[in-house]
Amino acid sequence: MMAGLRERKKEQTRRRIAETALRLFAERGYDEVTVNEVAEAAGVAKVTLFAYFATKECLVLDEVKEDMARIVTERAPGLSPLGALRAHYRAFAEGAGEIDADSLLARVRVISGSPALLAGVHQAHAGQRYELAAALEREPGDLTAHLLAAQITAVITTLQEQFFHRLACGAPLAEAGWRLAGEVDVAFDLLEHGFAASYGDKS
Amino acid sequence: MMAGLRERKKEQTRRRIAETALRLFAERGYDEVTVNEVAEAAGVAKVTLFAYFATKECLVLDEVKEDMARIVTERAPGLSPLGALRAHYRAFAEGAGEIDADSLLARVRVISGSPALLAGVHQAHAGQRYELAAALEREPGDLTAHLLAAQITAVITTLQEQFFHRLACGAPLAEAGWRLAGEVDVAFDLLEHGFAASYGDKS
DNA sequence: TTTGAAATTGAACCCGGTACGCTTTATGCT
DNA sequence: AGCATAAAGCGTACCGGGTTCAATTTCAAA
Repeated sequence: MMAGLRERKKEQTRRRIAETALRLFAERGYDEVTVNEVAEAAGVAKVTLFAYFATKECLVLDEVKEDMARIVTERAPGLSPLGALRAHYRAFAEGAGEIDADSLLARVRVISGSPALLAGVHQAHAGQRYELAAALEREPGDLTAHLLAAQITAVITTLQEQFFHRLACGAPLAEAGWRLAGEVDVAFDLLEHGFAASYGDKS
Repeated sequence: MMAGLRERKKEQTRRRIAETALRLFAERGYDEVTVNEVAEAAGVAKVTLFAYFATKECLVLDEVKEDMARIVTERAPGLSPLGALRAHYRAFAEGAGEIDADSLLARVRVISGSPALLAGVHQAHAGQRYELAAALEREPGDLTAHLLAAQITAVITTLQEQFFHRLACGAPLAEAGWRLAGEVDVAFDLLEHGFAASYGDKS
């Protein structure tokens, strides 16, 4: 396989666009920057920009795609779906200190500052819900699987919001990490054992 | 309070726009109809249309706003939040047979047929999540309340999807209703007691 | 009946996104 | 090395949702 000057240039262009976009958004806010400006600042035509990123949102969100379904389908044997997801998010939380803080923080602030992008994140999670439901389904039309998938994505969305909110407020990454770890456990315990003790009828 | 010729005309105009829109969308599909066409068919200027409906989505979704938060805050004394919500959705499911089927069905088919509108529904539910979380919060920053709110909205979204899907596939309203009633109970039982029995680690 | 606020309008405009046809450039083949 | 080809990029015009603004109509209150 050749080095491929062409492919290198392509990835380079893509990165240049994404970085330019994130920088401009961080400076002036997502809604205050037009895609034309991004394209021009990246030295590229608008059409070319949209050849790399399907929508304006993708400029920010494409780099951050998760796939919960894979965590379930590729889990270690003997581990339950819930166990696998809990372990994955615990591991992320505990390893949060080692992430490139600057890049993450800029992205988080841009996202948190724009309703449109927050909506985009919700949409992405809604999309994952279907894949996760498919991965959890034990028989066609398994209602419990769909409910579980919905609840898991809802929980992850909530935890991510808390995490983002703390980062956006200036908390150091390490601290946000270990607080997240605790919250992951609270959340998965509730998923497994329910809210009857906290919010249900006394019975 | 006067009858108000002006206000009557206003509501009349609003309804004319909404009905025209729903009819056109049902005939040709949401994405194939332009807001200009809706405005023209309703005998009104585009600007006027947007004075009544903030976005194109609102033409379909504004009539269908729920408010889960109110169900919680105005629940009967002695009833838990989860109990109140379960009762409310059971009551809806059991009374489904008495709804105006034609109007509902048209709307459901339009919504189900357009990714953009489905996304809009998700957005609306996400918005409710915040209000519901606020209604459930027992102290500032109550993580459990936010998790519960997220899971409830996720569950309701899922149940609504099942319900819509069945209606869109031609199931009679009464049948879809009683199936929904059973699903409501399954869903709230899982919310109260968790998924450990179905999906957790054997322990 | 005058007066003022609310409703409505047309037209121009902004922005995200697409269609089309054209140039440039890397690459694989001879 | 040279050439054909396909990919990458470009300019422009266009579309549809949504806003702005100044001008006009219409109800209602004094």
